[in-house]
Amino acid sequence: MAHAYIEDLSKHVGQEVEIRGWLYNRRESGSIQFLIFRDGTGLVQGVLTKKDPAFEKAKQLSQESSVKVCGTVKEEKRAPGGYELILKDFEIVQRVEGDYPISHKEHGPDFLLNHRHLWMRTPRQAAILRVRHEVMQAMRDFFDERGFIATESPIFTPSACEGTTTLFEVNYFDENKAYLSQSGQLYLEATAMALGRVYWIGPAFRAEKSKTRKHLTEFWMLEAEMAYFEQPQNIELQEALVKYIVQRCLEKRVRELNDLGRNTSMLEAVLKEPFARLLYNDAIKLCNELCKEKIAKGEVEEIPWGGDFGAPHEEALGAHFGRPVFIEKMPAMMKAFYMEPDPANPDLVLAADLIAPEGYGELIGGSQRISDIDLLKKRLKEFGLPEEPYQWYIDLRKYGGVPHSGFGMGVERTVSWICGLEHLREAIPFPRTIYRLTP
RNA sequence: UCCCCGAUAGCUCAGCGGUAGAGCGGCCGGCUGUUAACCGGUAGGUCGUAGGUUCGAAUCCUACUCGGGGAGCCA
Repeated sequence: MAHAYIEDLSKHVGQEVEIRGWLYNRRESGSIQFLIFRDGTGLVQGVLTKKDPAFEKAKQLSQESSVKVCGTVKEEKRAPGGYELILKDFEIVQRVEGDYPISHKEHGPDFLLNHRHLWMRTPRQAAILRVRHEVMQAMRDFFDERGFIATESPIFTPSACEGTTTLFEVNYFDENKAYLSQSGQLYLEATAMALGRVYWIGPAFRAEKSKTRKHLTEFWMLEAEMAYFEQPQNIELQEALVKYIVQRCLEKRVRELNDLGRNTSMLEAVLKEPFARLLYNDAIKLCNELCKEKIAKGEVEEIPWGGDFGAPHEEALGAHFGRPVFIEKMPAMMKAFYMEPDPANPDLVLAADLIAPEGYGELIGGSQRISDIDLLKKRLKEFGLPEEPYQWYIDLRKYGGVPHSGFGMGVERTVSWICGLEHLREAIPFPRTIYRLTP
C-alpha cells in the first residue's frame, strides 16, 4: 500500500493509502467514530462505523498514540479540510497510557512552555514552525538567486562585537574566557572582502535581562554584508528581501496563515508600494506629534534628539504608515562605532532601521561601514574601545579597504510579524528567555 | 534593574473569614455524520513556601520562591 502525506491527500482521491502519524482526537457516537490523525503535514479525519472490523480496536486509541492507518481517500464537505479517510485497518505503533498533558482546552503559557516538546505538536504551533521554515528558506533563496555566498561566523568570540550589550561568558579551557557571539557582523565584513557578497543565518546571544514579548536570549539572525555597496543600495536590497519573504509566505503558506487567523491583507499591502522612508530627525518629530496626547498624559515619553524609539513610538509609526518604515541617518553617538558618517553631516551615520508595521518592532538594523582606517581608529577611541582586539578588523581597512554595507535581520521577529503572533517565544522551536532554559 | 498582576485537582478556573467546587482530560457506560461532539457515572487536592493575625485562614498581613504583562536595552 502506498504511503501518503496528509497534505497530498487531494492527489489520492478514490485510492487506498497509508498514513503514518499520531491520533490527534477521537470522537465516538455509538456506531460511528471519527478519528483525527496528524502526520506533521496536516490533519485528516478518519471514519469508522460499527460494521467495520477495526471499530472495537479503535477505542483503544488515545490522544497522541502513534499509528499507521489504511483507508480510502474521499472528498467530503463535512470533514475538516475537505477530505476524509474511510478507514480499513490500522496498526498501533505505541499506545499512550493514561492522560496526555496537552488537552484541546486552554492552557496557560507557563504550562505550555514547560511542555514545549509536546506543545509543538498542536496544529497552531506546527503551522508557525512551517512558516518559520518558509521564512528561512526564502532568505536563502533570495541571496542565492543574487549570487551571494552563504558563509558562517564563529559562535565563540574573544570579546564584544559592539562592546555595549551584555554577553554570555563561558569558560574556554584553563584561564581563558570566551563569549557567545551577539552578532557575526564583524566577521562577515572580513568574509565579504574575500567573497564579495555574503550572508549567513545563525544564532545570536544577548544576556540582557529583557522581559518582553519582543526578546529572547538566544535568537536567530540573518546577516548580510556586501563589498562595494553603499547605503542606498543596502536599503534597496533590504526592501527587496522583505518583500520576497512576504511574497513567498503568501504563495506557499496561505493555509498555515489562515489557520493562524492571520489577516493576510495586511501582508499583501506590504508588497504594493515602496516602504516609507524617514530621516531620523523627521521621525522623532513625527513620533512626538503622533504620541502628543499620550505624552501630555505622561503615558509615553517624548523622544529627545539622540534618543531611541520606544515600543509605543514604533507602534504609532506602524499605525501611521501601515507598511514597513525605514528610519535613516541616526545620530552617530547612539549607534555603533563602525558606522560610516554622513558626508553631509558628520554627527549622523549612514544607518537605517526597518520598523515593522502592527507594532512588531525593529526587523532590520543596517548601515554602511567605515572604510577609512584613521576614522575607524578614531571612532574606537571615542567609544572607549581598545585597538588591540580589533587589529584584524582594522586590517580590513589597511589591506584594500572598500566602501561596504550590511545589515542584520531578526528571524523570530520576522516570523512573528508574518504570522501575527502575540509573543516571540512561539516563533522558535525551543525559546530561551531570561527565566527559561528548559526543555 | 524598575512598575503592575498572579500561584486552589493532570489542565483552565471559581470560591475571598465558617465542612474544597465546576468544566475539560483519565477511567466505566450510553448515543449513526461528529467538528475543542454530546449525555450519565467515577477516581482525583498538605489551596506555591515560611511566618503572623484570628475561636477559626484557600480567603487578611509580611517575607520568600516561581511565573505572567509592561518599561529600559536591542533583532
